[in-house]
Amino acid sequence: MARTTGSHSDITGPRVRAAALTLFAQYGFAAVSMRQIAREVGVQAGALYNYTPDKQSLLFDLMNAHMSELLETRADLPPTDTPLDALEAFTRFHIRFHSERPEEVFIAYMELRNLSAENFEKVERLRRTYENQLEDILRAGIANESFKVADPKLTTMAVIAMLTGVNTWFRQGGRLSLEEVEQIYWDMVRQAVGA
Amino acid sequence: MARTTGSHSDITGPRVRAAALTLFAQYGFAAVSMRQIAREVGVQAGALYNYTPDKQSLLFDLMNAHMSELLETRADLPPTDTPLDALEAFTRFHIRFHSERPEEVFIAYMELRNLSAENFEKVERLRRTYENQLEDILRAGIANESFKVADPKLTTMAVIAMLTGVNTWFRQGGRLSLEEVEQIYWDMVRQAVGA
DNA sequence: GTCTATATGAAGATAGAC
DNA sequence: GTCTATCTTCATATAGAC
Repeated sequence: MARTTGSHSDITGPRVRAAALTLFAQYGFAAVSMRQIAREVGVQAGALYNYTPDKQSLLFDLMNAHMSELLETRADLPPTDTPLDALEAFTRFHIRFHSERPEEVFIAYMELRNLSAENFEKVERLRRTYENQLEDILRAGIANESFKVADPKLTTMAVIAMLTGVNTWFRQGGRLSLEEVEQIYWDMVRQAVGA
Repeated sequence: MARTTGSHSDITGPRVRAAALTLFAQYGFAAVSMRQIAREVGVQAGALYNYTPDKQSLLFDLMNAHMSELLETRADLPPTDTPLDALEAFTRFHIRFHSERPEEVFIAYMELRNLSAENFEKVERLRRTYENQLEDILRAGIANESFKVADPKLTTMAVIAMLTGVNTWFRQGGRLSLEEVEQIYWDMVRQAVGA
């Protein structure tokens, strides 16, 4: 994979981000050096600075892209008729989207403290936007009396923690298919909100 | 806080661990240097090596002590009569124990990948022991038909993720007391297992 | 038990040649 | 756009004096 010299900006940029993604997820941002990323890409460390002003921006770009894609992908889902349908769609979407991107999800959660203050703010804003979408669904279901929820903010956090937790143990080709996991979690969420 | 010289092994050892705990929780194991820990304790970096053979052992000791205390504290709880009582006791214990130790909990989850292979195995064994206690409760409730649970292993992971998630947002003196949070989570867990 | 000093290596980032 | 070389700082860990 090592290259000698030449012009590869179209391809090298994405490869730098891909290498950083995998290495950050495996060893953690602080434990990964620019030299390690460069080795994975097949360039010298200095060359990385053609694609990122510094290591911090590399981390932020990964997290920002992930959160933005989360919001965009969800915005493209078909609309639903009832709060119950909306909650089911949210549950299944969350599990599916996150299970397809284990490295991004891991980094987005584990490396928050390694963001600069201003980058942290930006990522947090996106995360809160996503959480508010679930909270709105819960409030709609409370309003039309299809859910029995004592505190929608708290239930929002509980449901998201529960669903994101799937990533810590789910493996493709394991005992249960993703379809089965989705169904069982949806049953639990539905019962938890008293629907 | 800086000291010149003298004999302080009784007090310095715990202070080294306390400093490491706080710093690891705040900045992450890989981002914290032995010099930083020493500065916090008020000694020179070399002196730390009277209390730990290396940085890795410092991390392992913190995580191992935390997991051991989790199991010991739970073992001291009074016995329960029914699976429903046992599940309620587990839920309330988990929230309470973890909310009292936010730094230890954060490290125990975030720094697993920075453990050596053999230290990781030891910590993982303790964690699985704890998870199995919840799984046993769920199986007992399924057996006597007080719970409706499709898959006890999966529900174990879901409940633990949900409960541990409290630590990401709960703050003493916030909108809800810990008592209220406990009660609302217990309602959700009870409903989620169909009891 | 703690200090100072140091061995040894690696980190992030930049400069200038090609 | 990538290379080699380097600046500057910092890391873990150890040695030996007190």
